[in-house]
Amino acid sequence: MKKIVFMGTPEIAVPSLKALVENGFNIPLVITQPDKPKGRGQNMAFSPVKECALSYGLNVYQPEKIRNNMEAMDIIKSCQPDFFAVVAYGKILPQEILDIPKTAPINVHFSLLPKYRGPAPVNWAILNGESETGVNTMFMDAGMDTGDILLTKKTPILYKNAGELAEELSHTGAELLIETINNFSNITPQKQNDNDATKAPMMNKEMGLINWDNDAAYIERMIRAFTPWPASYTNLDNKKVKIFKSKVFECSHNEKAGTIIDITKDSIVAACKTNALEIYELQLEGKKKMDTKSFLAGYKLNKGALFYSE
RNA sequence: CGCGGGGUAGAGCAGCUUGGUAGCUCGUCGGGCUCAUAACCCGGAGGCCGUCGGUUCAAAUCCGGCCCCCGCAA
Repeated sequence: MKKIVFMGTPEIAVPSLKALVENGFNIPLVITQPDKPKGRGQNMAFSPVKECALSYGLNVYQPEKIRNNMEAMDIIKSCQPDFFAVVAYGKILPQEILDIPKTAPINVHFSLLPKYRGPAPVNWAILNGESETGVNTMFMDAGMDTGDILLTKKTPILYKNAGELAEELSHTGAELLIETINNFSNITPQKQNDNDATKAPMMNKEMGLINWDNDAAYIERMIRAFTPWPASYTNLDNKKVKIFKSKVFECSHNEKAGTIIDITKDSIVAACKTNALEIYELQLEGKKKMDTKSFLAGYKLNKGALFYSE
């Protein structure tokens, strides 16, 4: 059976690793990011890929750096892999590493390349209002998601949020990876058109701050693009509020952006630059995430109150 | 020992400062009103107030330990 060195880190990479194991491939080594202190207690946390690898009893290697690292070179070479399967590993692999596999280093990327090269393709596709996105497998080169495309599978975005879409694509990616490896000799790599390329840099928390002086449609997309992480947020009564579910509410109004113009049984309607946003699920700082109906049961809120950005 | 908020009925909260009969909005169940309703009216069920210990005649409330949830920071 073919020998594959797997590299990946977050949740979205886990189904691919599982699929390789379940399809009987020989996986002598799994490479993932080093353990990092995480969360409130500063506790060390394993990456999801490491958790998965350990549950299958696979060898795990977590180099701090992979560039100019002789030890890493030796360890990977000694596996004599046919393929690399790289899924959201989080480090750029230098050419001398990419040259190791006998057949090919393959990457699974969660966008329709050449669009959305980089670490946050799913989020950016939603934010920009794309109607569809998908998964590519590609032959890796030393650039950032610039390698020749092997297989593609599309999916409509509809009203999925980033978490839901990533979950779906993670399984699509796993299938496509298996297909790519099994049919590798029959696939003709296609060059990417660099002129059409766009970048999808990492999201961060500040980017989640809602500016109510935008169209409701944009804010609604933004909320989906940032859910569940890093989350879109605004302020209310001096407290931070994250918003997780919303719908565009079409109406004309003269209210200042951010004003709460209506409170229904199960939603809060806030004025945007054009139209308004109907909020269905939110989280007040220090509280759990809850639906708006529950929130309204315990929070005194009147029409005319203001969401604001600071 | 990073900073901070919190655990009270099925849900979300108030009450705690100043110990003394367990409260609000909603849901749920029964009844009524209505052409009708997610509306309105009447009535009911449902709580070991996170957990263990201390103080007290008396603890949701004051004191201490522990468990769990969440926001920030990383």
